[in-house]
Amino acid sequence: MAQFDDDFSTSPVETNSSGTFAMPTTTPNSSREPSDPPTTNGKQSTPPANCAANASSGLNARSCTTCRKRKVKCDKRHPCSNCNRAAIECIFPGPGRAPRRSRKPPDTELLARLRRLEGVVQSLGKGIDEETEPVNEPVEVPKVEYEPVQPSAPDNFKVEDIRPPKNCGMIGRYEPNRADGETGSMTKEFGRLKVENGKSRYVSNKFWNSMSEEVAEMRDILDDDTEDEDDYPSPGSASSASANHQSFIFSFSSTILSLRNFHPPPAQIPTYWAIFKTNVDPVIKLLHIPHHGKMISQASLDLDHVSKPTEVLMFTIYFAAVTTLSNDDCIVQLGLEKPAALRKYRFAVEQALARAGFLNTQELLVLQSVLLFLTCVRRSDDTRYVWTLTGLLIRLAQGLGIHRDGQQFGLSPFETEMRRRLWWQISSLDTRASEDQGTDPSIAEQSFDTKFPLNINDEDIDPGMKDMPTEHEGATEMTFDLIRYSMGITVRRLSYAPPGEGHCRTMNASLSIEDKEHMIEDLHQYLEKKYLSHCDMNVPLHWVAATVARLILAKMWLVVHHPFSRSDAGAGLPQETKDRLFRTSIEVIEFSRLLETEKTTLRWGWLFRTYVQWHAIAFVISQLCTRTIGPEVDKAWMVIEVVFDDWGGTVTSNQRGMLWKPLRKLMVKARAERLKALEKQARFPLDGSLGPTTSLFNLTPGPMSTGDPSLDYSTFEMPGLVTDPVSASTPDSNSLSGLQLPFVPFAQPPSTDIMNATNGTDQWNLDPSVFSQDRLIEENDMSWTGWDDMIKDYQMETENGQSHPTGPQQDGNLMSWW
DNA sequence: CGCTTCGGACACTCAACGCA
DNA sequence: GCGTTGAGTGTCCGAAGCGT
Repeated sequence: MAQFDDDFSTSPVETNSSGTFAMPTTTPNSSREPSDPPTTNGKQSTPPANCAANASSGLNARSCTTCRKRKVKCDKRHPCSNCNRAAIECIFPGPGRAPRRSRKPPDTELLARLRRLEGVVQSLGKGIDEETEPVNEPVEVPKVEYEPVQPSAPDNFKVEDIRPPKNCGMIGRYEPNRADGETGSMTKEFGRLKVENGKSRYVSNKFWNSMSEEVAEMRDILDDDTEDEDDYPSPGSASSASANHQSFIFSFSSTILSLRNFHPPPAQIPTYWAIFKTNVDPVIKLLHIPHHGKMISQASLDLDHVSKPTEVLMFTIYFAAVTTLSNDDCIVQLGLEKPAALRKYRFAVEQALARAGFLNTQELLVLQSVLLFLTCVRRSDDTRYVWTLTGLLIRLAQGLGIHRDGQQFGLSPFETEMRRRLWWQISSLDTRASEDQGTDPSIAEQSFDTKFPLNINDEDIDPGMKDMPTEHEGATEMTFDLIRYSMGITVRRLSYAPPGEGHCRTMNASLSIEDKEHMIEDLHQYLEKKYLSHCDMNVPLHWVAATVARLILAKMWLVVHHPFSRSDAGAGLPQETKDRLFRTSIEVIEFSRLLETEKTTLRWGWLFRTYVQWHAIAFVISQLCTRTIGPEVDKAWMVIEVVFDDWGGTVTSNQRGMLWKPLRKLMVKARAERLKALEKQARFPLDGSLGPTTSLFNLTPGPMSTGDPSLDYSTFEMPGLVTDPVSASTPDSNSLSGLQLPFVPFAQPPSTDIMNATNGTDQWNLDPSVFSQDRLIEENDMSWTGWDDMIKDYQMETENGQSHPTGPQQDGNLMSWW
């Protein structure tokens, strides 16, 4: 019994407390409390917060862990009298009993096969260790030659290699329609992939290639899957003993606890599914809606007998659906307060994952659920949780061979496609989670060969198909994600410099700005030709795809020219480039906000809201320390004030807030300069008059002049922002056209309400000469004033705060991509 | 004397098994 | 499918030992 003491969770349970200690009355065993363990059996299910409490008496159903360990009577209050007296923490275990260990005797056949394996393993080691004890049944195996694995970068690697091949856009090796001739050379690189009943297992070629013929016996043994897994669960089987020890990750002991009561009423499940289809699936295209919809529908008919992988998926869908709703919508549509619903379903997802033995899982469905779960958790949990579990997810995916293209293993088109979707979503999550933590992505480009998912709609493919469906020309349900994936590759190539010496590092470091611009332009041409030119801007998802593409291209351009990316911190940039950076940054911020707030795309705002445009914000504010007057500046101030009000309120309390603090200091400085300039303009207007803003100089002393970053400036009214017509504008469809950037212009959102507010005037497409009106504080180049200070502040924050391995650096890790 | 440790009795649960 | 069996699990009595 004692061996299970550590199995219990440390989740305290709130009940009424008693400060008095009473010695346990000496009662014969026969008269033990009748309420003594009405030991919760595995079918009982209650919410986690009070799951172990006896609802009627207010007492816990079980003894606290200390009393249990000491084998003394526990009064089951919280804290119990024994713990209270000893002044130690009183911890009650979760509900339910520890899972029983099987009474079934070890299988003789399994033992026999184990013995065979042992024999093979020992004989393999014979050549290495001459002193090895002789094996009972020696197997003659020649010494196996192992060769060290060489880095895969080719010797003739050149800058040109990173550019997309002219004939297939930029994707190159990931292009799905690769010539068959290449597959032959790939065969040698393949490991072995076994896929059956939704499960798969992958073994690297490094393992197989190292085997001699004699070791084929081991291969046969491993291949022999005739064993009944119900009797002897393989890794990943939910009943595996190890599965009982997976709940430690999620701090809960009773994985045998039924989660039945955590499901919403069956009649409400279609609502959750509908929300998921509308709000999540279009932007995270991972599932096959007809196939998985049927799965959910059937499962909801009998919630008592849902398979564990399906159970994980269902709770993930509930969680994802709630994540995308506002609190009001959550109450109206689901009848639940959003925070409570998030807590409930997150707990259920985590428990379901533990129950499904996700650490050993071979189920694609479980991995798909984990991906969706982490993507949604990222919206509300900014700790390292997502980053850490993403690493785990990558390992699990590699275990299933998701990083190898299913087509090469002869998998069905449907299976292949689902695996591709999963891998690229994992890759995307890896990039984003890494950026959150300021680390490099875990997935290296050389480590996988999974092709892009096909540019198709769900209706084009089904599980029974024998031949791969034909890709569509133009926009499909996959287009948004394909654009993200395409850009992700270029982003990595632009910004990622692996540690150590090697081709990749040398290559990245040697890229000139022109090379990078060339890469971005190539990407633009590829996206334009393949997707964007086919997009219908009246379709919200198409508009989002085009806008996001435009946004990322603009951000790439920003990063290439950004002070972070330059050894001189931007001092050597020509004024024209700085002007373009300034305007592009403002536009990036504006369109990011528009994606979150535009009513036709609001349903996907939950995803867009996880991207704060730090680099653009930082750059604009740093510029506002020196650009103090002019319509461009007025507009910038309006944009920045809104961003500070909105994003600032959501990030200050979390890790990304580390960057927010120095930004606030920079903001104070910029505001002070702005104030000085406005006062100066009021006294000496450029045109000799008092100027239009003079009457609005309702500048009040106080917060603005104190320099205290903790004060709230939200109520401060910027004079120039009230009367200047520019300030009332919204992002315009052709705003960058005057900047001669090689990108497609932003398009208006499907709902033109916002754009109509500008009366169609192109207020943002200013004449370049307008910049001459933007008065700089200093005529000489001081435009990076504040930038160095901000970087120092940030570094101090990261040193004083939580570990932030890389921080803002020249490889652009600070940048938030898509 | 107060307190802790721990062997072991007892109650409860449920997987395995036999039987109809 | 159902009843029985018995091993696994949880609780806590009470003897033994230790410290003050």
